[in-house]
Amino acid sequence: MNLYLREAETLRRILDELADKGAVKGDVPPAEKILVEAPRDEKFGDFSSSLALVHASAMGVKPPELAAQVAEKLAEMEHVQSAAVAGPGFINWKLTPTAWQETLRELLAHSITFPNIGGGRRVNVEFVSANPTGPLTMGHARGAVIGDALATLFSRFGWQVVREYYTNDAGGQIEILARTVELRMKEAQGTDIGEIPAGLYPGEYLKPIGERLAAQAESAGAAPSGDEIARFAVAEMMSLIRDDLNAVGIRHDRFSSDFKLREDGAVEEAVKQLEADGHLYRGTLPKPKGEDAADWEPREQLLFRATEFGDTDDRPMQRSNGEWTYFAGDIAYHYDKHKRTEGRLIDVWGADHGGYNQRIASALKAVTRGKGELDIVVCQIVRLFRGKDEIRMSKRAGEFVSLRQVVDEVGADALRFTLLTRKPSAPLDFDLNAAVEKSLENPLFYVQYAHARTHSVLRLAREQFPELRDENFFAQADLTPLVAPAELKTIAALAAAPRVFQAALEALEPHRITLWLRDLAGEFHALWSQGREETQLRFIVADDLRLTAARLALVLAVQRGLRVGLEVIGVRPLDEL
RNA sequence: GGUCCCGUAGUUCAGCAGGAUAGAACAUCGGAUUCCUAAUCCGAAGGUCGGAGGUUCGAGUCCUCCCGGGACCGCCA
Repeated sequence: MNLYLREAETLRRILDELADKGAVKGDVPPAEKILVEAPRDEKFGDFSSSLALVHASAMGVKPPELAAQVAEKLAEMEHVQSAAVAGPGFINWKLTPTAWQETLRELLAHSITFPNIGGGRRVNVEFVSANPTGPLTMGHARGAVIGDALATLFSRFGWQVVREYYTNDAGGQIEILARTVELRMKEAQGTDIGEIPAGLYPGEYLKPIGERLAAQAESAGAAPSGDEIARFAVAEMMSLIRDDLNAVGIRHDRFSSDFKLREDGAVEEAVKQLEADGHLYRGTLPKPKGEDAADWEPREQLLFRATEFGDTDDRPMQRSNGEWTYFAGDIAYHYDKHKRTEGRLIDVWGADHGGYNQRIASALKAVTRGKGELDIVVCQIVRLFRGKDEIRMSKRAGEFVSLRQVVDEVGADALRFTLLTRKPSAPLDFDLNAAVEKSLENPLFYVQYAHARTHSVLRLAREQFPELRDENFFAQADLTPLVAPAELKTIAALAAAPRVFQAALEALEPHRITLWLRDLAGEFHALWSQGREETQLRFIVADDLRLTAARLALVLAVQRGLRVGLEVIGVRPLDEL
């Protein structure tokens, strides 16, 4: 249950009442238009609404008057402790302890529930999609983790999700891959191949693939063709990549092939569609501005009218030698994805695709006649550190840190959590040391520690009070002893979950969940520490089952809350450290 | 030349849909050990939200321009 929406609904009913009495004129805004939020400063209470500031004039009253009338009605309500007008017309109110206790009871009965926003609609989340020419690097890790968390979020909110990987298994780089693997095969057959020539892939990871290809060639009794080598190499690389992803706990539902799409004529189909609507023409691009334009020559080619969709230039669909551009292939792929998804499309891209998103978004609009819904999440780069020292990665120089190396060092959980501590659009520094440090600087540790503490306290409590071994006991527990501000605040933090998670979904920013987890853990640690100074404030109070049960009910709710958040971001909660 | 992203406390960053006196953490300083794990907690101090305009009752948030940092962009994939 989303408390904020419930309170907005309360406000709407109050407005209706005022309108019936003729106290206000005009239209009462729907609950969705009434903003209810948690005030920044606690002293303003539990909830705050700018309703009077926003809607007063439409209702024919002055903001302070409307606010005063609403506040008066609010204060009379049973679940409201107090309500007041502040500043230019804010309405602030506080719930009674009883109302918070009821909120907790509901959390115990249903845990944290999310509204069914998706309603079974379909969403396709495409992420990673690294070229199958090498193992995954730390550059891919961020998109992998963000995409996976987004996909989980969508399914929690009632969407039917497909996790997709688009394999770029056609084009020049695959030829290079095939040529390298052929060399590695010859090497395995005993030929001295010397150094891997410049322009090919020098990595050792292609050696075992060459060996397997050699073995296959021997049993087949014939040398494989170039095409066969390419298909073989891609299949092997994809299995390597899948292993890397599995190590982080990521599994895609579907792997699409650029090669197959082209073979099936998908590009021609998309081109036909665009041509029918007049989005294509033969023309010449203007000379690009900037430095090295010396060898530029004007050439006529097939162009897409991207400028009609707000792009700065029209974009080439075909190279001068007649081959389709990568852009054309991408349009075909997105068109295909749109047709089979019949719903929303989400692409999670790396920073290196930064300027490409509008182009593909406008092309999808064109090819689907405005029907395609595509959101693109561009993840900024990850800089890798060990303490203060940056580990530089350069793809060109072949120096990169593989995803696998980092997972082996810090574990999948630390990798996932750390990569979800910043919004996708902000650059992120990943410190290999800090990610596993057992200190406050490490938010994952802080959260896991809170979760472990909930376990240890529940375990101890159950030793003292056997009644508590039955979880149903908590559902029936008398919660009225929970009145301390810190306790009510913790319930409020839990109750904020649906709203935070929904905001994460709508903004496509799963990092908001890790921030919320840290907040909740903080509330819990604070609660715990109260017991140090005063024994009566401990969770377990000897000889007082009623008090202990109420507090433990809160602990249990925190535990479940932490677990729900960790599950969405794909981190395993630890029962003990 | 162009596109995208970032600029908030000494540092790393939050800031939810434009809302009140801009929040945390780290570092600094001062506290908490007969106690469910002190791997934590409580408190203090710390700010011209890069700059200038604009929209608005109200701007860190939206718009324009400028400055600084980053990622990219040519019939490469």
